[in-house]
Parts: sequence; C-alpha cells; structure tokens
Amino acid sequence: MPRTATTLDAADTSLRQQVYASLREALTSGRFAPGQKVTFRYVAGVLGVSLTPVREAMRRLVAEGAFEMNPNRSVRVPLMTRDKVLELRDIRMELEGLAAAKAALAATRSQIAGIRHAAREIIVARNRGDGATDRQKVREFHFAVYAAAGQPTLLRLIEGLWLQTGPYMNLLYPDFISSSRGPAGRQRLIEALQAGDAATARREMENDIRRALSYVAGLADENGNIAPAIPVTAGKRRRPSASAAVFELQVN
Amino acid sequence: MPRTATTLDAADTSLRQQVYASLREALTSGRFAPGQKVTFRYVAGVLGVSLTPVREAMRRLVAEGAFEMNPNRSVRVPLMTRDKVLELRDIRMELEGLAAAKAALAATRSQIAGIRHAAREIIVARNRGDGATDRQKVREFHFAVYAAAGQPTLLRLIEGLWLQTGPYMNLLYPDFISSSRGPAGRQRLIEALQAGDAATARREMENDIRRALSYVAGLADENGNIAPAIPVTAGKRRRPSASAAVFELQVN
DNA sequence: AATGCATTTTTGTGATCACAAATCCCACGA
DNA sequence: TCGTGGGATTTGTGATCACAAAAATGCATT
Repeated sequence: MPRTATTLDAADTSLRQQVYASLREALTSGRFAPGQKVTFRYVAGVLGVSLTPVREAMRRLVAEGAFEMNPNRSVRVPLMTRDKVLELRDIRMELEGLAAAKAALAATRSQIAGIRHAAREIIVARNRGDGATDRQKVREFHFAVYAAAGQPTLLRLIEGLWLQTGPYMNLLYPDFISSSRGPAGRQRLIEALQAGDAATARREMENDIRRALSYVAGLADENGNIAPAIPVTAGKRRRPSASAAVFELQVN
Repeated sequence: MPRTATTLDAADTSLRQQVYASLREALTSGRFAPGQKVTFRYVAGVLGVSLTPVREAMRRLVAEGAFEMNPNRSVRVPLMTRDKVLELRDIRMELEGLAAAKAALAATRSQIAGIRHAAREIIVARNRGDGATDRQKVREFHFAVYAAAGQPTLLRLIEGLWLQTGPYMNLLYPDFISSSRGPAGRQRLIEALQAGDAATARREMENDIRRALSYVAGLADENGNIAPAIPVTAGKRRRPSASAAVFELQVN
C-alpha cells in the first residue's frame, strides 16, 4: 500500500492535516515550480476550504523548509542551489547513516523481510523502465530501513529532509540510475542489517546518498542553480475537487 | 546581549512570531511542567492576544516536537524518558559534530574570536557560581560554533533539537558541571577550529554532547522517566501583561 | 461511599470579516 | 523607450463567531 506519510499521524482527519498532506504530495511530486509564489487564497480555492487550515498547513511547511517566506511575507517554493544540495547531502549522510546503523542493531526478521521485498520491487520497476514506481519503491525501501531503527525523532527529521530534496530526485532518472551500482549497494546493506553489522550498514547508506546527491549537485548551472525536473502534468485546467485536488504548475 | 533566537527571523514583528518566541523561551527555561496540558485559550489569555496567532505558534512547536498532541487533540508538554534522551544524544552528536567539522573548515578569524570570547564568559559565570548565566553562555558558545559552519539548514535542525533537550539541561547543574572537564574540551575544540582540523573539532564536540546527555539519561528512574529541573518561579499569581508575559508553572 | 449517567462547561476547529501592507497596473512625463 | 507615481487590487494578519467533540461536573442510585 502506497503510504507516503510515515509518522504516526494516525487518525488525524482534520482539514489542516489533509491540506498538509496535499501540499506535501504536490511538492514531492514536483507539481509546483521552484520559485513559484503560492498564496493562501490560491491553495484554499483549489482545495475548496477556508484560509484557516491552509494557513496552518503552509506555516508548518515553511517551518520544515518545504516552503520559504520572503521578508515581505509571501510564500514561495524554494529554489535549489548547489550549495543547498551539498548541505543536505552531508546532513542526510549523517542522519540516514545513523538510522541504518541503528537498524542493523534493532531490525526484526520481519522488518528485514520487508526491506528485502522493497529492494526486489525496485529491481522490477527498473527493469520495466517505470521511473515513477521506481522512485516510489526507492522511498519505501529507505523508510523501511529507517523505521526499523525504531527512533521516532530521527524518523521525523529524515522525513523533513526528504521533503526538501524530493522534487529534485527526479533528476536522477534516467542517466544516473542506469549507470548506478545501486542494487549491489542495497544488497550489501541488507546483508549488513541481517548480520547486525552497524558500521557496514552505515557506510553503505552514506555511499548511496553521497553518490546520488553529488550527481544532482553536478547538474547546477554556472550560477549554482539547479533546474527542477518538470513533471508531465502542465497545462490542463482542473476545477477544485475537494479531497484529491491537484495543483497547477504555473510558472508565474 | 541575550538573544535566544538564532535563525534569521530578522524583523518578523508578527504576533505569531512573538507568541512563538515567548513559548519557546518558557519551554527552554522550564516554566512549563512536563506532562502539563497547555490550552490555546490559556496561552492567549496570558499573552493578551486572540487564538489565531497562538494556534499557529503552538502548531509549529508541535511540529518541532517541543509540544506534543494527544490523539484527543489536546496539547501537552512532552515527558522526557531515558530512551528519548539517548536518541537525542545520538542525533545531536551527528549533527553538532558535523557542524563543528564544517566550522573548522569555514570559520573566519573574527568568528573564532567570538567563540573564544564565549568560552571565557562560561568560565567567568562558573567561577561566580551563576548557573543561569553559565547555561546561557554555554548556549552562546555552541551556537557561535554552529553559526561559523555557515550551513543554514543544519543550524535550523540543531535549534530544533536544543528546543527539545533545553528544559532538561538544568539537570547538569551543579553536580555534573563541577566534575566536568568541559573547559579543557572547549579549549581543544577552539584550537582545532583555528588549525582547520575538522576531525578533531568533530570529536571534541561529540564527546561533549555524549558526556552531558549520557549523564542526564542516567538520572532516569526505574520506569525510564526523567524529572525536569523545577525552576524557582512557582506559585505567584500574575496577570496577563502584553509582551513579556510569564507563564505559570501549574502541575494540573 | 462508590459508581453510572446526564448535563454543563471547556476546548479545538474551521469560516468569515476588517484592516494594513505589499503588489500590481496603467497613465503620464522625461 | 523607459522609468515613475499614484490609485486599485491582492494578500497576509489577527479577531471573532459558531459548532462539535471532549472533559468536567453534578446527581441519583445502589
């Protein structure tokens, strides 16, 4: 089942939570153009709710770094730069490396089975050339490892970091992926988890993140800016449908 | 000057920001009892504002882990446990160690001078037996190092972690402090920063955090719970004064 | 005195309104 | 052609209201 949220938000049915989830989904799947201004009233209109839950959801995303706020109090999708990618790379290597190490010490047999299953699904999607499923499964694989670490605060921090890098992971496809030694690394990671070898698990995780984000950093132009991966759903007009509303990709 | 906020919130004069700052200050100085229920209307009453800015400030603090929310939608101050302290210890060692390493590569001469100054002020406060100033200066010392790393996202993450451990750092006084080798460690850290020795800077920072938080974890009772350091300001009734309002310490 | 139940009060949620600051837009002049 | 100024519009902010869920309270019964 394709759950995107991983924290224990459990049964929060509040509108605010739904708005938060919608915006999060729209951000990670790249339905907002970086630099795009996103107004409260626009989001409220698209989702068919009032300003109140939108404000709270968007403020939270600002606090998490998924949106940023100009001094002149307007909310924008952050632009990605080489420096920011490199900063996120180093932070993620630390935290996700730590999570992998903890997972090696704490993972149960069934958790390891789940991780192994996700790894196989990556291969399947990749052999089919299905990039979207591939990315989804990569996410599931990683978070299966992090969940096995059993550290809730750590998990929440990592989710926040994925929210910031998410829109740019499309850039890994297809060039980086095809030349990648990802499957072998994941295999070594799984074996380390099973053997309880924390140091190896950490090293494999760090290597995976280093290679991917270093590649993305290399895509920066001469000003250090990184263009986002443009999704396919531009143009089409949609009317505000309550829950599963979709955002336009408008470049201003 | 005793600034507590460290991020570039610059000139955000919004009520929401003021409420956020007030609550943050109240939390870090331990004016709320862990487990205490904190209602929106109570905070709004104490600070003399409407619910709107209070809601947004408190939701942000919930997202940051400084408050937690029951499934029955009521906001409480989180209880600290041994497991949580140990998790925070390991995360902080990674991130603050990384920041120290980056600072060793990036700090300017004037930044190092500022760090050295803060270290001296710790000694002064400690010799006077002034615990409150001591803690404040320790905070300034650490964040002077982290600021020198020049990594804004990393800085923001570290601030969030300090917000969670903050109320419990009082527990280090006076026993841990007197038996501590802190000053010598800080001296070695400063020398590593000056020499551009990232590995040593990281190691010293990691050791500092490991020792402090391991000590706090050792204070847990048989159930794994850790009692907060109770501040001195209990009891007295106060009326809502607009900006510098103080919160009661009410234990329910 | 303890317990079960109904009523009252408290409390979070979402919508709406008023207002000021920021932004936009277009005519006007150099 | 390119600013430039000022009025109209947009947009974030904070207050207030209505409502439903949750918690507290009171009361009767055993």
